[in-house]
Amino acid sequence: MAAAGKKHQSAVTAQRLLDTAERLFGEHGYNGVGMRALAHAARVNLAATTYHFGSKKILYVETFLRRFRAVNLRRSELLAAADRAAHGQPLPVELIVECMMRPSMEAGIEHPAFNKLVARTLLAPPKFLHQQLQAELEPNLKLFIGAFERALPQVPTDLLNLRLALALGAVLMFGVQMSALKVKRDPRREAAFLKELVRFTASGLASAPATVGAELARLKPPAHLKRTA
Amino acid sequence: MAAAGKKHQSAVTAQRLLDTAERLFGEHGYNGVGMRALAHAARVNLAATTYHFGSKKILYVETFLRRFRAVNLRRSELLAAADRAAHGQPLPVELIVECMMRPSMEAGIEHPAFNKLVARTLLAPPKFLHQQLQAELEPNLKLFIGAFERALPQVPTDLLNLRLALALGAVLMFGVQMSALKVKRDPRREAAFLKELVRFTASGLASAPATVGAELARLKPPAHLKRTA
DNA sequence: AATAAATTCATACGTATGTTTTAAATCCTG
DNA sequence: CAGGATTTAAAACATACGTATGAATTTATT
Repeated sequence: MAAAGKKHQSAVTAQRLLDTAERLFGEHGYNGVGMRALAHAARVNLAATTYHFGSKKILYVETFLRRFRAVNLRRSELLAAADRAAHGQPLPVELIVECMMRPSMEAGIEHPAFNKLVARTLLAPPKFLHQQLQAELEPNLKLFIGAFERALPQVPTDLLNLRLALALGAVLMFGVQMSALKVKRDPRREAAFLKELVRFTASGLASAPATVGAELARLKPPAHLKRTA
Repeated sequence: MAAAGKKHQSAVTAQRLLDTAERLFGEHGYNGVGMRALAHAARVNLAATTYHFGSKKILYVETFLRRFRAVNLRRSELLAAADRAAHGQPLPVELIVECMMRPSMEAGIEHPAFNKLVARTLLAPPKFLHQQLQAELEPNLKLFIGAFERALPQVPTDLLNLRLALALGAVLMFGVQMSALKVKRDPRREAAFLKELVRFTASGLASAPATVGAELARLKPPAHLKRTA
């Protein structure tokens, strides 16, 4: 772990496969990419794919989770840090939202293809991913729902769930947009975009409920993450 | 148009194919559905698919456009009607948003599988659809952008474009959510959901800009609809 | 340098794909 | 009823798919 410069050849191959898979799966979807095309794009022998990952499905899962895990971890870290600094006070909504969004944006800057893969995967998750997706998302979702509930006591939980789903849709679209502009990195602009994304989402989340009673039945956030789905 | 009961056999076959394609393409994506599976699910002979549509791509295009055209038409009709009633005054933002959202919601109620197909298609459009998608969306988009510009003169056009993309993401997610709850139709609840979707989106669109200068460069709305893409 | 383990390679298997074809049925319209 | 349009069945087409195999080669360890 010490010297990151030297790597076994096998690690290079596996990483090339992951990077290529991230890009191609993001662009064409799981079924839109064949193992031959993938191996060729990664400049790797076809058999190396099964040697390193065993199957196409596993390669997809590992490609997705590799960064998704890190992003979610960073989310919870940011939220925890903000919580610590607040000394028990409810956090401002925009701050919570920023804890949600910033890791996505950062990941998108560092790895332009990743957000497209996320959008595809969350909007229409392959069935072989359901379980691990659920396991990955649930704890984080709970953290943020809790934070929002404390920050927005006037918004009923059911409505909050709906709004969080809408917010998720906005972030996904934002990620797709980001990966579409292959513009050279410009920290000023990136910060501006993040700010606007946060503003938009926080406004929606914090707006006064439009409906009075319990006309809104339970609508859990991302449908594909429900246990019964 | 008078007696809807009687139909030519050929029309029945083609419609069964379209309905089945809508459901299966929405669930598994273009590459996730084979013609044999599709024909079988539609209880139609395999050769009938090429007889009626010529190719899988054409079937996808026609499946998608069949309702998407109608939805967009309804959007522009609602907006035009609202404009007519406003006597030259800028429309309230929530009203414009409702003109955008209502047709999607109505379509989702009548045809539960459709919105999933829309979400998939708009978030990651197959390349053979780019052209017709662009042609279908551009005029409508212009109408609504114009309406929003009049209603929100304090929001710069670039920012408005970004926010519209985020709003689109929210609607897509909303549509996916809707098709996930296969709950029996309840007009009261449906109206409540629509109201909340409108409230969320309008709040985001109308919020005060978070950035001061021209740090936001041009960011055209849906990336896949740009001419250069 | 020798041995063992890890990795790469070309090739092949069985199956599935979208599409086409042929021929015989069945339907609808004029 | 005649005749064209539509549907069916079955088979074949070339191509692509995910995966497996076993030998060749590289890498690591002694």
